[in-house]
Amino acid sequence: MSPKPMARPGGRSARVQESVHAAVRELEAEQGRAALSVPAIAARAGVTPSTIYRRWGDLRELLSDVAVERLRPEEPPVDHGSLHADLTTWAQQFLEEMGSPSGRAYIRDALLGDPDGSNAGQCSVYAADQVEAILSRALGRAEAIPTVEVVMDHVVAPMMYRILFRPGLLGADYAEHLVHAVLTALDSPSSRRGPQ
Amino acid sequence: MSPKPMARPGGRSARVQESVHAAVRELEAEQGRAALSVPAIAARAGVTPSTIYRRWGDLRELLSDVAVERLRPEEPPVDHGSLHADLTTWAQQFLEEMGSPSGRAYIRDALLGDPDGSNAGQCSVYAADQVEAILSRALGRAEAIPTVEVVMDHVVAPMMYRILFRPGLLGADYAEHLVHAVLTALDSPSSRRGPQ
DNA sequence: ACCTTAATGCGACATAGTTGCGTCTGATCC
DNA sequence: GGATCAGACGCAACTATGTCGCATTAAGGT
Repeated sequence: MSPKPMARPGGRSARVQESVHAAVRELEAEQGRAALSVPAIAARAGVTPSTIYRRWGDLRELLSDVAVERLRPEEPPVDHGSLHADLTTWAQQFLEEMGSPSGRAYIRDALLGDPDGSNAGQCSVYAADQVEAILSRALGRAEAIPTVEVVMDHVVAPMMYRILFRPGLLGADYAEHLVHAVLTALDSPSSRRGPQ
Repeated sequence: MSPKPMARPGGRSARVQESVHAAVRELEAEQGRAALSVPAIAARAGVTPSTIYRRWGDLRELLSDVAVERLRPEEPPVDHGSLHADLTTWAQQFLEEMGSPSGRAYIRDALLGDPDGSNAGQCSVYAADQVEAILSRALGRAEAIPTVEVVMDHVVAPMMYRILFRPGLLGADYAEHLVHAVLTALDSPSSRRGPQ
């Protein structure tokens, strides 16, 4: 549900949606976040404000849609030949992208205009899919792997927590530290109990 | 900074602040969240809207203030005689309060209307203080303890991540599972490296 | 090609947010 | 205790944003 469900997926509706999304991106790039208002976006997109209000309901929900679209990873995680290297690289990149000022803004937008939580859930699914890809590749190499849930709990969640609640504590080696701890703990019994 | 910095802490300013906060709480309790608008709050508080706009700037920042005030724990964590019991009980209570619909709403409010991140940071400080109290008490009993950062990373952060991004995955035993994993891992070498 | 239905545009209206200015109150200094 | 100063508040006019009914247009199915 990154775009709103479109009962009429083709033609004008699709053009309007793309035009509005483009207007949001352009306006933000040119005049910054403060200039983002529904009337301004509508004018830029060549659309009446009421169209936006009807389709998205709210500036926040529109921004949430655009944010989720931007947070979608374009490529599968890079293969570095080992689980440790793959996870570390991916986590570092994740932390860098999400922890940047614009990344934080997108995450906040995604959380913000999201009455039912589906957009935020989509972000989590994106991360879980990437992790899943890394893990299954490692499994193909006959490496010992943790569950997806363990990685979400002990790598993704701590990074996101600091991004949202403690932005001052984002060190460059934090991602590496978390990944190392999770993989080292693979030998201890408690981490093999699986999720939940 | 739970209330805005008040250049004039006494008398009328304090009365206005308390009156506005009370109006927010009452209106939300009586008519629900949708009824919360600045004019409505101002009318209920016996204040003109412009006062609220000048002091808080925005409905979101006002709600963020009220939310942080509500998220502050009233009492120190209960003493159950052991680190495991103390942490488990506290985490379960934390998850229950924060994961409830109203708790999620407060967290979202606190994150939302928070330009500089200080309100969200305050929430994290509240949790860290509670954990700190539990740990230092356990230290007094000569128990082996993890660092505050380890608990924040592997207990608090995963719970908060699910609350915000995956509200469907909140099981009753999730808090217990996380606490158990952290305390069991105390014997493994990787968890004694400390934070960062 | 026609028909049905949903999406859009338009404009009037309601609500929310902004600003300048005068008044009042709390704090500080004598 | 009284005078002075600065900041907070109320008021009111104004602007911007959000809502709604109705006519029009276009997409999908027959």
